[in-house]
Amino acid sequence: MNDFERMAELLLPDIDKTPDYYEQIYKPRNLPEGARVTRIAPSPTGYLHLGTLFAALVNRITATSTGGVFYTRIEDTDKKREIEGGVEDIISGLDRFGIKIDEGFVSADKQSGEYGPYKQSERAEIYRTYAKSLIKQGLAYPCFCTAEELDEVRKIQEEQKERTGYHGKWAKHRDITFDEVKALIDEGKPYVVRLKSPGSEENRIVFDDTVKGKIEMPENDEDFVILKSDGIPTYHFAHAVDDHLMHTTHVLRGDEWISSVPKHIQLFKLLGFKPPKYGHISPIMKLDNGAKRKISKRKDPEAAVHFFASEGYDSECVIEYLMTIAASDFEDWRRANPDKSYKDFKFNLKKMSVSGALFDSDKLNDVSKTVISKLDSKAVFEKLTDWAKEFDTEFYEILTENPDYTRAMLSIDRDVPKPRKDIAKWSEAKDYFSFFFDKLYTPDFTLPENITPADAAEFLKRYKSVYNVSDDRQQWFDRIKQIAPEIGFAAETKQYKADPESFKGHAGDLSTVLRIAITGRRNTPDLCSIMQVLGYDTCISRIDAAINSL
RNA sequence: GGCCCGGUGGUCAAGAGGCCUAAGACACCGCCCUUUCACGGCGGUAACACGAGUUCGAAUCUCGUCCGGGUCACCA
Repeated sequence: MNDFERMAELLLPDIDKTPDYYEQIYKPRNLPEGARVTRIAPSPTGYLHLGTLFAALVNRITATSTGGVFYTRIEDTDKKREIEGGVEDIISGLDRFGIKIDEGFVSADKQSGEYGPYKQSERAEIYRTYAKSLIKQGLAYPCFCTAEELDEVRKIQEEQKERTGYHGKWAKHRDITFDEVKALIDEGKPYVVRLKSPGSEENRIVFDDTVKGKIEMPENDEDFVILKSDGIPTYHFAHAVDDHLMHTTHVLRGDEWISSVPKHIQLFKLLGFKPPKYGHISPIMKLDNGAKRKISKRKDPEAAVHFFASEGYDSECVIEYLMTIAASDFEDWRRANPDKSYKDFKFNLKKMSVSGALFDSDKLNDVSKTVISKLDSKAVFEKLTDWAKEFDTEFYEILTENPDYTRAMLSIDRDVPKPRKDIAKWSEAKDYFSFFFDKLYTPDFTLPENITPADAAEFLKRYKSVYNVSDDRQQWFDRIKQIAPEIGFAAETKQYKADPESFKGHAGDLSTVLRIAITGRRNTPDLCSIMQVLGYDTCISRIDAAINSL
């Protein structure tokens, strides 16, 4: 045994397997040519946020459109920052947004697939096996520096205007001998395992990022930590081992990782692995006091995906919006394929934006309205009541008190060829539909400026006497047109426009009066339908109330 | 500060040397359609960060400047 081998045995005596063992277990995947294996590797240090969802979507759709596999892996190597329920929130959140997980953590407490375990804390032995192998080859070594020592070195480097970090001549334990290690271990000193980087600042490495294109950087020469003092691997090391063993073909992650690519590539090379393709996704940004910045979990409510749920944004709508950011050609495709699922879209990483997109709630609302307008009243009923049940129980009670009534209400301007685009999120519905429910309705008889209260009252009185609930739309409007000339209004809009001086207004103005009397609004869906749903008695009593208050 | 990445209307973006007098979408405005409200249709305002260079020709290539973002941990 040489010194390196003795060092490896001393440090990791309990490890009796070799990398070969794992290479045998985790065979290459049997997938068709071109199929991409992607993953999302969240760390349960917080709740599912927009950036993670976005990355998950991009990974998912990449796998889907190549007939590949998308899996989840939990990166719980930072026990200090882990939060209760983090895994549950992330996995169930993905599920709520319809991101199907093929493998890995398919639910909070269930792993499936042949490349597991899919939780890093359960893979300790695997990482340690590879680390041991590296030490044996003299490619990694223990470092006994304390945090204080490291700080001091940093200070000196800063004073001397040197590049900071543990590299080259600053790497104190780089050439530590077996005897020295033995002595320190006997003293019970804690240590980390560092990679003995063969790289040099002078050399450049080039890689082809699948979203950003060609990127050139200095080679890594930092002896970065691969095993922390508690024996748990750092992200870098776990990433290399896991993505190799799990046969990930494409690592699509946030672009904050770009700067560590040289470390990763070096690690893959030293470990004898073939590196995956990397694609770095630009973050979703937000405008903050005129400055563009990455959307932040701490400062921005919309960063937590839960925000969308509580606002009542339908998950499908959020995904649809995210797709418009993810792929610049998605909207064109959508126009050509209005009824297909986004999953059928041929996603191309090259069509991703290279710079971060600002989160645009106007756009989200528009996308959302379009998606919801395509839903039939049955679907809307279910989605709306589901939302209300969770976030607005008062509204839920009201909506479900008489389901048929609610369905009839939702059907107006909806189950028709050109549906109305009105609702972007369920939280708007309560106010929007308030006049359908006495418990929510607040009358407001404010008239438009061109109509006098006397005319309005006179019209309503006459209308009341001819009103018939069973009128169809044409008959309904004909009654208004009939009354119009009797009180000085034009029956036809064109008539009025041609000679505005001769009339007080036109039939359309009178329908506005009626709308206000019935709904307290000037903007509503089709009034005739509304009146049918409301029923004769309600309409009459509202008209009476309006007449009395005018 | 070092190292990366980026910069086309308010926003998302198309654009790979001549097809650019720069597409489309959202937002905004106007008009048309219409029984109201919508939907829809048509149109409008509005952009290549700046400066050099290469070229017959630059949004596109090169360099510099400026601006924005990321990263420099025993966090991921």
